[in-house]
Amino acid sequence: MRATEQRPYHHGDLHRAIVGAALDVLSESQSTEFSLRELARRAGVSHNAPYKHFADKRELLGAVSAVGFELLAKRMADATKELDSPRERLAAIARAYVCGGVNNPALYRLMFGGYLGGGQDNGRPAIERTAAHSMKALVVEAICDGALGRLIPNTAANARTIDGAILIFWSQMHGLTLLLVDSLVGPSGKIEELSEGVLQGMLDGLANCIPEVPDGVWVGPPPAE
Amino acid sequence: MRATEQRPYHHGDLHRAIVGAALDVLSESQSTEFSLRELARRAGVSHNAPYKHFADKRELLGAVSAVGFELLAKRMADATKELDSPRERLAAIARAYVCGGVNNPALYRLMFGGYLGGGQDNGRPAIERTAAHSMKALVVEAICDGALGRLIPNTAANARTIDGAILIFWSQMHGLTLLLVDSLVGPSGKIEELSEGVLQGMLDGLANCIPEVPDGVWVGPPPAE
DNA sequence: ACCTGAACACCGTTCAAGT
DNA sequence: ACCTGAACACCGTTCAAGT
Repeated sequence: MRATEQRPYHHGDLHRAIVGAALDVLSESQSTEFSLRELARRAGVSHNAPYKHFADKRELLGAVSAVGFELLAKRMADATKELDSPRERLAAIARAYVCGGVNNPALYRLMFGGYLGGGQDNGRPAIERTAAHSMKALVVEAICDGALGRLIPNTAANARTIDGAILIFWSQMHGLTLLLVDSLVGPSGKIEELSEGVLQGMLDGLANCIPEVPDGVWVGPPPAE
Repeated sequence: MRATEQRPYHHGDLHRAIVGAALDVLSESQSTEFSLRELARRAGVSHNAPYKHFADKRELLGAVSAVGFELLAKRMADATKELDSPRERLAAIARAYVCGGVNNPALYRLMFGGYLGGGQDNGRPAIERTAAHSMKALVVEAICDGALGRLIPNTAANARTIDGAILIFWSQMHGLTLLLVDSLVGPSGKIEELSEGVLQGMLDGLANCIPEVPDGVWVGPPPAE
């Protein structure tokens, strides 16, 4: 196969090839402890050709992480595209999030696991921040539009309420994903069931515990039955 | 200092010394990417003496993780020792958990981050499971005793309800800890405030969303105000 | 039983040199 | 501008040998 390929001296798009190989190896081995040399071998170049495209392994992993954020943002957008109910939209975002993590834990951990920049010296690539922000925007939108049973205008006065809800929502998803991934809860196999219970419970709990805002309007059943 | 120590040929307690050195290096560097050789240097032995005590680096990290679980279990026990209110006990457990993670993220990730055994070949050391179970027992106790506003007898009939509450509670703590650690939320500095909001919101939310159990008895204000 | 020294096959990273 | 080959200082791990 390689003999017939007649690869020229210049690879053409080594940058993309290396990132792709890294994504493959990461997904297969579920570990970030692969070597750059291995990726170079897969791409059919010398063991230090990658250094023309990435300063070091950390930078390469940053690029891989960025791809992961793009994939996740796309899945979230797809999942909510045809849904009208804000609560369903928020639930769909959560499902896409948890699913993405469970389907590729190593990638999820690379993205959210603090390997890059979390308290370390330099921050993460800008593209990562962008993806995280667009994800956050989707959540804010759903919450403001009534996902918790009432409209919460996205005003400065409500910022603390909204931020509080997002923090609960996101940490719940994040924690659930990692507990599932690490098999720290329940017998695996009924992941969907566990997720759905936590998800609906959290949405109801959020609806109940968020403080009233002056300009909020109930659009769902109030929490007191 | 070393010249006066006159360390004999046999170290005496190299096992403990290596684990201690690993804990130090892990806490200082906030990374598990230190080398066994470095630990051996710190302990003043040859670079492969550790192999008489640990089959490989993974096994050493397992021992370090076990120490982390013991420390966490102890802090949780201390935090609840003088508290009577079940809700306060549960809140104290949560604070101890989040605090432990925030104070030593690398250790927390080693313990809960799936580095060991999470989907990999062999499971984690038994001592880890033991510590995790005793932690879980503390949570179950507080929930059954009325932390959520009602007594929930720890019977087989209520197992699903209790497990559901634990899953929500634990994933919320886990997620919050990691979001704080990775600075993925809020400006750092007001960690306590963020945690307290999530914690109280979660407890109220849990109280509201857990299904009724036949033999449950309200001991706090019912969720509907 | 515990530790050492030499050795092997790997890394990440650098640098002068090739196309 | 992009890639190669040799080189450096490190690893984890093994093994025969020392105390």
